[in-house]
Amino acid sequence: MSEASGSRPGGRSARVRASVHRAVEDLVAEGVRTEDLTIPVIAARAGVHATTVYRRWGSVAELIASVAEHRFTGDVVVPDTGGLGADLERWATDVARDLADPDTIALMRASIGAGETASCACTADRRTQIAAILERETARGGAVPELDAVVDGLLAPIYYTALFEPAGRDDDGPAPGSRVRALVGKLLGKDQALRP
Amino acid sequence: MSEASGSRPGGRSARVRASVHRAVEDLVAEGVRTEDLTIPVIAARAGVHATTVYRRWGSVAELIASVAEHRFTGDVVVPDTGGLGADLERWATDVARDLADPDTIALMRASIGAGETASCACTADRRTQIAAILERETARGGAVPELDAVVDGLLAPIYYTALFEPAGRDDDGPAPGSRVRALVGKLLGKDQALRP
DNA sequence: ATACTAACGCAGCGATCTTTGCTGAACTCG
DNA sequence: CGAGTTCAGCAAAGATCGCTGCGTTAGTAT
Repeated sequence: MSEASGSRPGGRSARVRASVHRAVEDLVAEGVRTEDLTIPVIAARAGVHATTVYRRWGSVAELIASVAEHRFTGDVVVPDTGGLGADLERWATDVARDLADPDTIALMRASIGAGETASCACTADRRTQIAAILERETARGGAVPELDAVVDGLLAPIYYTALFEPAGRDDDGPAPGSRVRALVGKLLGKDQALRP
Repeated sequence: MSEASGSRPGGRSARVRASVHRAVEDLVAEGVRTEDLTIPVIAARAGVHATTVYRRWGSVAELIASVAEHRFTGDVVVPDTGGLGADLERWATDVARDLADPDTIALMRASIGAGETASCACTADRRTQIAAILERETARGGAVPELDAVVDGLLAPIYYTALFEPAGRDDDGPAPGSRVRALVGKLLGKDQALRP
């Protein structure tokens, strides 16, 4: 977690930023309503003066955007299994596992509510990861689908389910990963993994 | 727009509710930040006393949930063209057109930020609409995909794009509906509608 | 090692939000 | 047509939030 964006990277500034970020994550995870997530509350939890938060971030929305940017980047390592299908499956499984955490979903909810910038921060890294996977397969000499097609067929369902179906899918419990496998199969145009 | 959920359907109560709901929609559409969307502001816009809003809804989150529930139900009419593919295409096009409105997206963003209940209100009706389309095709004697498959292949991409890609897709401008057609084609496993 | 600068803590002010008890009007039922 | 209930308007008080100077501390550079 590189906390090194500022004129004074090392020392107190970084400590304060980390503390405030963690406070936001914790409060959101505890189910604090967005309207109750106020700067004095965050500052108190972080052990930092509210003035500092006002000066550095200005508003709760910007602060949440900052937290989302740091939280949703660099968590998932792009795998390299040697095949496109397996790469996508493993990657999507990691993403789905990440989004299965209620705390993560709560933060994403808050980010989406905070505005466009914070929303995009939740998925910006995903696109680049997919692009990397596709590029690798291209380097292997294989044919790859469009980037947008992967987003539609794989990323969108995972995010949609996490956001709008809190109960989850029934077929996701008994056989973990079966849904991801089916999505990848459908995406790549093969029916190999489609038999129920 | 049936504003008839309450102990006193007709009269002042309904008028106040409609007024407050419209005020919320307008303010959200005008780009008012969530943190500035406060109850006194809403009440002032609605021409209603703040006390009334406090007593009836309690918090902004509950109010937004209420608005979302009324806004995202009954807008799209389930079509009946005689074929499953055409039905899905037309229905999805309507949904996409609805979500292309920035005001609608702003309200959905606020709803997602308001919590789980409000979020689900954004898509609850969509599932039943898909189910109706599938049931109709079944009555015709045709084979239909799983409900969840339609959600994954059609609904999820539309919602994902609306939320996380505010700029929109490039291929959505020149040929409106082409993306929906491609999604439906992929979903039904036929390449008939895939030629650009 | 010392001077410099950026960032944090502190205290208090003004504005806004939220709540509460009461009064009056409007809708429904007998 | 009249009685009862529900609901909105009103005003005031308490609490909280967001913001602005100023002093102090902690990194950074010479």
